[in-house]
Amino acid sequence: MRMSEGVEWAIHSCINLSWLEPGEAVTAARMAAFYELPPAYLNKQLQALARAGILTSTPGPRGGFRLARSPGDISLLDVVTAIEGREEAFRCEEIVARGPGEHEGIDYRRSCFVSQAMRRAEMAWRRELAGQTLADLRSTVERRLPSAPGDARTRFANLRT
Amino acid sequence: MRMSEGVEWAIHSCINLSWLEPGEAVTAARMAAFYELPPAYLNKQLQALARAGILTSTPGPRGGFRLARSPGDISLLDVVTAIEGREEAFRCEEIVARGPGEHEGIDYRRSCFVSQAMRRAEMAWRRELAGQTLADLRSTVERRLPSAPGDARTRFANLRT
DNA sequence: GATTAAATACTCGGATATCACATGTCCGAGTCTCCCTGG
DNA sequence: CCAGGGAGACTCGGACATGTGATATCCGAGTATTTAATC
Repeated sequence: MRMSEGVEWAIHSCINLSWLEPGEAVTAARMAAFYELPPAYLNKQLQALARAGILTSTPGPRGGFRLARSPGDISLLDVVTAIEGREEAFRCEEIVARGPGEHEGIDYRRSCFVSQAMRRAEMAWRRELAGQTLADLRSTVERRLPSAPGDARTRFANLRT
Repeated sequence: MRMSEGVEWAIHSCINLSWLEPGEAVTAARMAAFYELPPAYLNKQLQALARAGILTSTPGPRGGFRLARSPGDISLLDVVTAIEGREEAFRCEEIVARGPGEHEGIDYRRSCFVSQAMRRAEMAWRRELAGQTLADLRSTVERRLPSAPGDARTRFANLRT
């Protein structure tokens, strides 16, 4: 079980976007140069965030991506779901339905106890992610490293490409 | 992010094994026939459980797999870890180290706040899984379907191959 | 100088390759069982 | 009848294919800007 590395890219990108002036946008190419990532692939991840309503994208010159809403209204779960999709990690194949007993019209994805236990665990995971917003993360970073927002801004200014 | 379907196979197999007489073993082929699964591949999963110390395996005629210890001493987390491995789903690639600021000798897998948040969520997930033993699951099944142990035994008896 | 319209450069967006890992299969090493032979 | 030995069959265990999804790339549609020509 492995989470896409795009999740890490997306979270860091969103935090960086939250340090921009309102209305300011950053292209996928510049964000990729910031972290030395493959530009086209990062672009794909940012597109996923845009489809999920976390970012807004504008084409053409002076275009790029920006946050679609306040960082306090974006949870980590939102970002993870945007990249990884809505499906759960554990997917009940209902193999128990091929065992003994009566199985008429039973949905084991809901009723199987194994499935339920796994779902409980994933719920705990989701709850933990939903309880943290990008604003929380951002303020934690700023408390530890107050120069971070300025550092990011100057780095964007000095990037070539 | 997708969990191996082998996890579902492993948990159901272990519960079935817990219904056997002490000292009784079941071969991978019979367990596969029980659930109509590919025998060689199920064998591979059961091997992983054996390596993890959850099952013991004996070769030769009358051989097979059996539980290595009491179902009350086997948590769901044990089984999941045996199949999926020890690594976490989120793996920090430390892309933040390629951003601005000083990074000498910093291990961002530990100190990056994104990494910490993701780890917290996975801890919650693990805690939930560690809190449930195979004995818990088994008793829940038996309470809902008291004939389950007997059904499983007779099915093993009537399996061909 | 202002207006308009075309050319241009730039951006996202999705279609297209490439690669790693999960899934699935096969055969050999080891072991227990059973039978056969000899006493 | 009993003991011993060997052949045989059965099981796990790991090495070997295959398929699917993540990773990475490329090019086209659309838009804001710039430029140039015209009034």
